Amino acid sequence: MEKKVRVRFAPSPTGPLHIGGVRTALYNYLFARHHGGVFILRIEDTDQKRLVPGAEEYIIESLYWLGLQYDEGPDMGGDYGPYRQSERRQLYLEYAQQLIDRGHAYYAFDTPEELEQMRTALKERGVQSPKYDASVRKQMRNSLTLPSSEVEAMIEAGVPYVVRLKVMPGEEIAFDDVVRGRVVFQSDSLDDKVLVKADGMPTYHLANVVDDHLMGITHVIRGEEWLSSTPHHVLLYRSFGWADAMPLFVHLPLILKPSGKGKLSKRDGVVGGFPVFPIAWREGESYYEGYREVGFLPEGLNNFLAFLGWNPGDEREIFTIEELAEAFSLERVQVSGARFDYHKALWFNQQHIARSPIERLVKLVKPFVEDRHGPVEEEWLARVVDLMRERMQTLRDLAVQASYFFVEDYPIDEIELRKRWSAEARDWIEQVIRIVERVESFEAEKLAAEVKSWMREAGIKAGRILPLLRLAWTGTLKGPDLWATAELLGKERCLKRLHRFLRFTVERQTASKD
RNA sequence: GGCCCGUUCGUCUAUCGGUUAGGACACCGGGUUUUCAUCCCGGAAAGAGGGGUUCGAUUCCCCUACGGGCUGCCA
Repeated sequence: MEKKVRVRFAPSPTGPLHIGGVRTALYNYLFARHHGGVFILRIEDTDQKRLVPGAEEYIIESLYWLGLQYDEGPDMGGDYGPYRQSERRQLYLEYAQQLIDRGHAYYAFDTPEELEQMRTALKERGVQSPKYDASVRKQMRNSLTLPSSEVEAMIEAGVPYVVRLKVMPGEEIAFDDVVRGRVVFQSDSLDDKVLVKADGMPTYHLANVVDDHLMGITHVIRGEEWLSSTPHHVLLYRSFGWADAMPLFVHLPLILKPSGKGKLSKRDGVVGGFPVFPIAWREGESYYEGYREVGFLPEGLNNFLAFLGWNPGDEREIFTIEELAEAFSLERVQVSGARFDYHKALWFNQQHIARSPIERLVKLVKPFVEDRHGPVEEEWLARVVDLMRERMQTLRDLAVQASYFFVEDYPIDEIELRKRWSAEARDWIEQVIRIVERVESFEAEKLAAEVKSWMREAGIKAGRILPLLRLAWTGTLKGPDLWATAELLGKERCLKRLHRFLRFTVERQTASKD
C-alpha cells in the first residue's frame, strides 16, 4: 500500500502571488487530486521584516478564484496545524535545540559587519565563493570556538546569536529529483546555513524541513530556484534522523520572461502589457490588474499555466481543471524553463469562453459590462453574449468592443466613415430607412432579403452600402453578422440610429466645408 | 567567479536508437464573411557545435558554446 499523497503549496506573504507561484500551486493541486491525496496551504511567514499586510488574504482569495481548493490551511485548519509558520515558532526552536544537542548545529555570534569582513577578506585572498563553512568557522565567534561558559554567558546576557547548521566537509550529497533525476553536490560547496535567525525565527530551510516532516508531506513540489538549497535540506533530514521518511523532491522549471532572459517578474507585466498576478493587487500608488480583472476564466488561466512546463503526451490542448487532474503526472513535467507567452494565454482563454455555457458567461460578463455601461438586464446580455462570444478572447472584450449594445453614445469611426461615404450615400440610407420601416417582422433574414433585393434592383454593390449601415448601427466596421446585429438592436433602435447617422453626416459635411 | 540545472520550428512542445522529426500558438497564402473574429484548407519553419558509443543517433556518454537558477540572519 502506497503512502497517501500529501503535498503543500507554501508561499510567503511578502506580496501578491506571482504567476509562477500560481503554477506551482496548480501542479501541487493537480498532483494531489490525481492521486486522491491531500493539498495543503502553508503560510511561510518567517520573515517578519518583509511581511506585507493583506498578502495572506490575497493568496487565499487567489487560490479560491482559481479553484485550487486546499484540504488543510490556515483559514480552515486540519490535523497538522497550525498552518502559519509564525505560529509554530516554539516548535522550530525545540528542533533546533535537538540539532545543537546532537552536534549538528551550533550558536554563532558574528555580527553582520563581521560576516561582511570575513567575506571580503576571503575574496581578497582569492577564494572563489566566500562562505561560512568548515574552513572558516574555526576563525569565527561561535560555540565551536568559544568556551562553553562564555557561550552560556553571552546567551544569558542577551547577545544576539543565530543557530547554524554544521556541514561536515568531504561528503557527497545526492538525491533523486523526480523531474531531473539524480543531482549530486559536494558538501564542501555548501555553507553553514543559518537555521534560526537573531530574531528567534527559523529560516526557510529549518521551518520547511520540520514542517514537511511533521505534516507528512510526501512530495515537495516547488520551483527550480530551490534546487541549490536542497542538499541543505537533505542534510537536515539526515541530522534529524528522518532520512528514511524524506519526501520526494520535484523541482519545477521556471517561467521565463517573454525574452527568455531570466525569470518572469512584476516588471515584465508592466512592460509587456499583461498581468502577472491572478487577481488585482494594490501597492501604494500602484495598481496591478490581475487575470481576473482583465477577463480571464480561471480554467483558461489554469489550462495555459498547466501547459507551461507540462503536456499530456497526446495532442489534446483544451482541458478543464478536472481533466487536467485526470491527465497530470510529474513524469511529464518539462525540465527546462518555458517562456511566458501572453498570446497563447489569450488563445486558451478564448477556447474556454467558446466552450462555456451562455448562462455562466452572462453571470461573468455582467460586472464588466455594468462597470463600463451601467446596469444591464441578464436576458438582454444573454442575447448579446450569444452573438459576441466567438470573437471574445476575454470577458472584458465584449464590454469594450460592443458598447453599442448597451449605450447610445458609442463612438463612430470617422476615418472609416470618410472613406466609405459617397455622393449617393445619403439617398441610400434614406431608402434603407424606408425598407426598415416597411419590414413587419424585424428578423435578420427578412431584413437582409429586403435590403438585398433593393440593392440588386438599384444596382448597388454590397461593399458600398453595407459598411455604411454597419457604421450607422454600431459605429465600427468590426462586429458580428450585420443582420443579426440589426435584429438584436430591434427596429426602433435601428431606425433611430439611421436617422441620427444622417444628421451626423450632415454635420460632418458642413463642418468640413468651413 | 564558484556550484547546480538546462539546450528540437520565432514560442510551447511530441519523439522514451531506425519517423517524410508530429501538434499547437504566432506568421504567410487561400476559402467562407459587407467587416473584424470564428471556422476550413494550404505554406514556410527545428534537433547549438564538436567528439565518441552503435549497423544506425534528436534520442546514450564526454567536451565546448550558450542560456537559466543559486551564491543573504529572503523566501
